[in-house]
Amino acid sequence: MARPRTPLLSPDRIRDTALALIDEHGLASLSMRRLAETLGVQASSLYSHYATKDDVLDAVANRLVRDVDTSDFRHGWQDGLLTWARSYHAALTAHPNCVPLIASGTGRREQFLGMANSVHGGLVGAGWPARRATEISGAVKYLVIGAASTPFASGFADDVQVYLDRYPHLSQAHRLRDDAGRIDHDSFELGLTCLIAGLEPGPRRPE
Amino acid sequence: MARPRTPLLSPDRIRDTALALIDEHGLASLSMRRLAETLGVQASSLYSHYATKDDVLDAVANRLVRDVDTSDFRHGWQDGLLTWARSYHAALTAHPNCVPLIASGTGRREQFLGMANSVHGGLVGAGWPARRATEISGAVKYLVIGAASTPFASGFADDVQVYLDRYPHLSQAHRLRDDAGRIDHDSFELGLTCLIAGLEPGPRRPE
DNA sequence: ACCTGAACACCGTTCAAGT
DNA sequence: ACCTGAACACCGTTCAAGT
Repeated sequence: MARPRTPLLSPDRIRDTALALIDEHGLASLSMRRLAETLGVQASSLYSHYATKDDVLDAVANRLVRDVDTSDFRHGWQDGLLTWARSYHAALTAHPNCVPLIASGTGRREQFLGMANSVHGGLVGAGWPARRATEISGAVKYLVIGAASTPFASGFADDVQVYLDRYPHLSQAHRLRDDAGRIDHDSFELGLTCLIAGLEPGPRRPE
Repeated sequence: MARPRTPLLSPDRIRDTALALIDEHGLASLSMRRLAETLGVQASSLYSHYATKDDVLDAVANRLVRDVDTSDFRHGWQDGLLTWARSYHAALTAHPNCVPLIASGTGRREQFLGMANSVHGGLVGAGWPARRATEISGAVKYLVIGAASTPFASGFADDVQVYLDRYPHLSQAHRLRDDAGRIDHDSFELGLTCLIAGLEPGPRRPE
């Protein structure tokens, strides 16, 4: 059974299966053994394609940013930032169980560096000084990561019902469980538009 | 040796030791066995004080928000938000290894609900409608969590040096490793002040 | 009530062995 | 080159037993 002429595994297949398992069962319950089992293989076989479990998770994280759109800076830095932030936000909320993967340690991942580079280039191209461009893309990224990390309302709509008496202000805010998703989205949009509005009138020396 | 008249352990001592270990060695390397060893005790003894490891981590997370200041809304909603966001940010950056703990699943934690309740009350007291107050505190929290989760520059100042040729825009932005901390802080402050500026002129019906 | 020590069902990773 | 199966050094948690 060892070494069929057509390989059973490939880095892409492993990465996609890992993503599917995380989506379905959560990040905590993904183990190399369960991943291997789903692939019909022994756990040790995975190490022919990835050196460590962390490398598998890096591949999953990189896969997610493939859908992020950094192309809209040709319509101005505002549109560039908006499209980037919204597509990034959408990519993360499409895979909520993966968010902790992206939230900690974006450092070492290829796709993230490419994304950051595009955004930075777009801002600098629009006339923002390099240092300021770094701060702006940083601030917007904070908003995206924060919004994806701790969905405000969704996270504790359940609990607040339990603490109605102790936290009177909250109980009114989260009366409806079904509103949670909309509140989270509105909070993100409010933060994003306020932040961009606060950056007006834009760079002092337009290109 | 079992059951000395003065108990060896207490929930507080376990929680504080866990925090110290996470600060020193990172979240990933905290195990119930290592925690117990540091306390001079068997791992199973911890379960007399906490039902699960997650409960210990919840206690650590709750401990961190004790230093968050939500009292400044009496000087207006802008000062209230600023003081809240900055003290929250400071509490997290003081314990960077704990940030993932706070970033995912603030739902079930007492101190967090109390904090959210205070902020919401402060905004509503200043005249913001309840729904809007929820969105505002959500957006500010996103910024705080995002800034603590993925320190923009600090996170990949090292790596960028390696990719100088491939990511030309970034290489300029992060020329100095020592600048990383300042850039991160400036990004957070930029986002925070822009966001609050974007909320002007404030609630339409001031109290 | 609080702690021990053994045990259970898991982990990530390594490595000689097979083809 | 790719996969197996056993092994190593870990995990979180449970539980009877001790005081």
